[in-house]
Amino acid sequence: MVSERGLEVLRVIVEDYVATREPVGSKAIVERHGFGVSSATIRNDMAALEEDGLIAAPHTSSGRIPTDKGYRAFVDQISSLRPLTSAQRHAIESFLGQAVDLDDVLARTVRLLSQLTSQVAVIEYPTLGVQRVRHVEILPLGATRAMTVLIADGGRVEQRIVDLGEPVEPADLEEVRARANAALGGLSLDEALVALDDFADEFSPSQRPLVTALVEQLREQVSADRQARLVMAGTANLARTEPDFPGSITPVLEAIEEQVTLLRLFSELEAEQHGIAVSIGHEHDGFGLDDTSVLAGRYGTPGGRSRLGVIGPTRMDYPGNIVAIRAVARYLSRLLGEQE
Amino acid sequence: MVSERGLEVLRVIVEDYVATREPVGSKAIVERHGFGVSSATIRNDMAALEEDGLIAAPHTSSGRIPTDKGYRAFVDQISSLRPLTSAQRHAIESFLGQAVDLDDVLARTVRLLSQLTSQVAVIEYPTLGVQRVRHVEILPLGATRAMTVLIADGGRVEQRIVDLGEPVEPADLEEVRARANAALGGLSLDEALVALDDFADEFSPSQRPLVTALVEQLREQVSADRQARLVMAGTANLARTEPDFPGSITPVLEAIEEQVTLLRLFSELEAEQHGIAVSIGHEHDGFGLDDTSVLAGRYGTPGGRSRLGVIGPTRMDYPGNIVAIRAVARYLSRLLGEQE
DNA sequence: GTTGGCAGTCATCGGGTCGGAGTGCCAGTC
DNA sequence: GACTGGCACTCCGACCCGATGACTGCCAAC
Repeated sequence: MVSERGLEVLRVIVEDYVATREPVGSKAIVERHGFGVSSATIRNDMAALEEDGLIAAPHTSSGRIPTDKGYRAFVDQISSLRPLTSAQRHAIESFLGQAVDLDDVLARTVRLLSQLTSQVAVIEYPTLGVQRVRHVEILPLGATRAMTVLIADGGRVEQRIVDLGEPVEPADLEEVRARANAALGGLSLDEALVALDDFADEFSPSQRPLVTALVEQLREQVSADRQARLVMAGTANLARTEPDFPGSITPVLEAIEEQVTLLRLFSELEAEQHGIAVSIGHEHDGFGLDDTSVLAGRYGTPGGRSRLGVIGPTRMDYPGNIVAIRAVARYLSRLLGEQE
Repeated sequence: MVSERGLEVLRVIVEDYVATREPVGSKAIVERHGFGVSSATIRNDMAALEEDGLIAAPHTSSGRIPTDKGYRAFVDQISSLRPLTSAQRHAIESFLGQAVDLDDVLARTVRLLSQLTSQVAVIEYPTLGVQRVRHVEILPLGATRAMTVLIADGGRVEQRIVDLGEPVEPADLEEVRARANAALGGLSLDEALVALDDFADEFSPSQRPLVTALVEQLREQVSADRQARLVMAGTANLARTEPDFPGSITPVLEAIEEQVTLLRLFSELEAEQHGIAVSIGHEHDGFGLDDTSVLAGRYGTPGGRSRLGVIGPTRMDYPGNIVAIRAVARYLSRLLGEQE
């Protein structure tokens, strides 16, 4: 049974350990945070915390470090969050203000987030969502291939290369392009999907194979809502925290580069209090990321909501990172035209 | 003065050291590669090599390792290159064959290259070059901002967000869009730049500020040929070769993430024999990448030629990586529609 | 030019010692 | 019942030491 003070002790153990990477002893606790009791009393509390699996000793008679469960209790305990410093706010505004396009906005944002948190930052590309078709472009690419470009209202652009199998006349492509714009322009993506069903019927039989191939491509583009790409930054921060990883950071770096893993992990996270999802160490088992924690929030665009977050060693500054993610998500949402 | 055999000795020192990361001793050389002479003779050759600064001893009486200058001599010495194995060729074809769009092609290619070389791979985005304007799109984005999209013949798409300062009528945007397409469509990028000069004149005075802002944006897009973005992959490979970096890999990772540095470095490289540029350690001073080597080749698109390459510790498999870069560049060029 | 031999150098490794930090427990106090 | 002071015990990490072995550099001889 952990007492009221016991939770306070857990809090300072987490804070001190995060700050110093040194196991925290009972004596150090009373020295740095006068609890008004002696170290022996703290030791009793620590015994209770260890009993409950919230802290552990790396070896007999060393200080204690938090377990995953301990971090979890700590995170669930957070009540008030310290707001960002004005310097940090200023950094966000000046950093993101100069962006020239969507790619650039995201690239800058992800770098900013990695700097604010000193972790690896990750952002999901915005989804097309309920947007409308603005324009369809079809370009020949060599003799037998073409590229289809779909521009949606919110500024997202989807491109695809399609192999047509046999040489085609540019004039035919041009015709498909014109008719596709007429047929799809202004429709929502959902409506466009339906409209594509009948699209091929209007063409002469000789044009059918070409049109069918292109329609197939467009259909994919329209529905590829969840093509979900990631941008990330700050892998150097991982190297800096290398001692926090028992073996090597190589498998962690690999898992991060293997975006599929991260996308799956992201999609499993459920937002907690403060609007930020937190997954600590073994809580996300089976991803090969047992020594890492993942924090994820959401940002909004006119087309829907996507995720952004950070990943780093379980020994991280949870309150600080939660604040940073929330702040960046808010600015990003505003920048992309959605009042969060 | 380094003898004929001395260069052979240098070669095996480089090869063995690259393979094992162990300093190479005279005895090991005669054991593994029967030179037909005794170890004492090899020692004399090694003394000459050290005299010339091609090899060095980490400490008195250990084996020798190549210096930057030694690697340079080794690379300049390479005459024949072993072709890729059929398994590797197969990997390239099957890996790149499934790409759906330009982004995807480059993402796959860069991952492939990092796997083939076990280094960090980098690819410059294709430049627009001498292509023609295919389509201009202008989308409102919130009340006071808009996005301009420029689609060029080769499939490259440039997007920009422009802040218009004050609310604008969608109808005005629409008019600019229509006239811009009429005025620029089909022009080469160079011609488009000229055409933009007079573009604003046709509009009514009340529309001028809006048009001017948009034209400014389009002008940038048209001439932003060298906006040069990078994709990269394989940073996990850096972590794996960590022992090759005296301090930590952190500064190296930082320099790589700081794409500006890499772009500058890339642009300074001159192709050598085999069509691949090689820069070894201190040869590129002042970039904070003294312990790394950079290999770079070029690939071609209809719009021009861009770079791709790898970066890793100076202790790398130069011949193997040169071959891999050449092969990948060739496939990539073919895939993008340019017979290399 | 090449060789065998030999002294000298230096990193590495295992083992042994020592100090210190920190715990667990217990008897005593409020 | 909660808290405290004290004390024995454990174990990590730093340090030192000597033995080992891999190399080199040099020299005299072929």
